[in-house]
Amino acid sequence: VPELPEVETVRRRLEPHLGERTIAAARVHDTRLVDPARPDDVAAALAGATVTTLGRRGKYLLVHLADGSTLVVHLRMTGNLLLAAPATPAHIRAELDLDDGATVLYTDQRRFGTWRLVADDEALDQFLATRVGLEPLDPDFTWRSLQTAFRGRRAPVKALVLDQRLVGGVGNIYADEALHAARIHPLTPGGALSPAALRRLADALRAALEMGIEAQGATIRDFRTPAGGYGSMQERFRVFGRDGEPCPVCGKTIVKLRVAGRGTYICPHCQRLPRPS
DNA sequence: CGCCCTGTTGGGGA
DNA sequence: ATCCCCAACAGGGC
Repeated sequence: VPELPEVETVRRRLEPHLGERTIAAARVHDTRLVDPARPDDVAAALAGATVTTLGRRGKYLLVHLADGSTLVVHLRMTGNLLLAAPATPAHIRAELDLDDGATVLYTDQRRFGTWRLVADDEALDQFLATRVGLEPLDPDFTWRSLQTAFRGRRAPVKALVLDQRLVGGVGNIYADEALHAARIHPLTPGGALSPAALRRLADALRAALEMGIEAQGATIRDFRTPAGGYGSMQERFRVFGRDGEPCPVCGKTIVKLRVAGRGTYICPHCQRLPRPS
């Protein structure tokens, strides 16, 4: 459930239920979720705490508490936060009982997700400053801020876009989609991008993420509807997962590469690697 | 049935 | 600065 649009969707879904509520009891079933050395601390600290608002930075979900502390949640690859319903989901790793009788479930098949409690705003800022860079949806996210972030870097632009310390919230899918829309080959050294290319990339990243939020973060997990058809998101991906299919822009066959250790889909016609100079 | 590969992420070590 | 591997599990191909 990761990438910025998915986290933002979880935030918006939960805010009406969790915002302004008091947590009556918290249960952490999987100690790996929190600091393994002190697994009971987070549950104890959450019990009786009142939530003010839910925020987000990059892929981190921020559960702000009335005492000034914040529960920093990262869903990694398969984490999710759900309201308890008659149908009990699998892989429940933690539960929050709210004062209105509702229960919020944290599920995570692969158990990569993390809950971390930070004491105050200063600790939160410090935590985020070393992990999350530019917010692609902020008004001040422009080609110039990308240029500053990428200056002098020789790593492939896709690796830079995926580096959360440079740009927060972009994952493998939206990186491929944005690079295709911007007509940039993922192996292009980040520092070699022209101002025009950087502008296309900044616009494409923002557009791809906004589209994902609009689609309510439906990702490959939700591709198949119960009827076996395709979900809305699959039709919106233009290159991701589509090797062997024609590029929707030019018709040439989409190919799969490996960049930054990840499966990478490109149109070899629309996305050319500039001649090294 | 088993084995191997892949994967929506981030952190640590080389 | 960059690259590789790993965490734990499910699903697909063979």
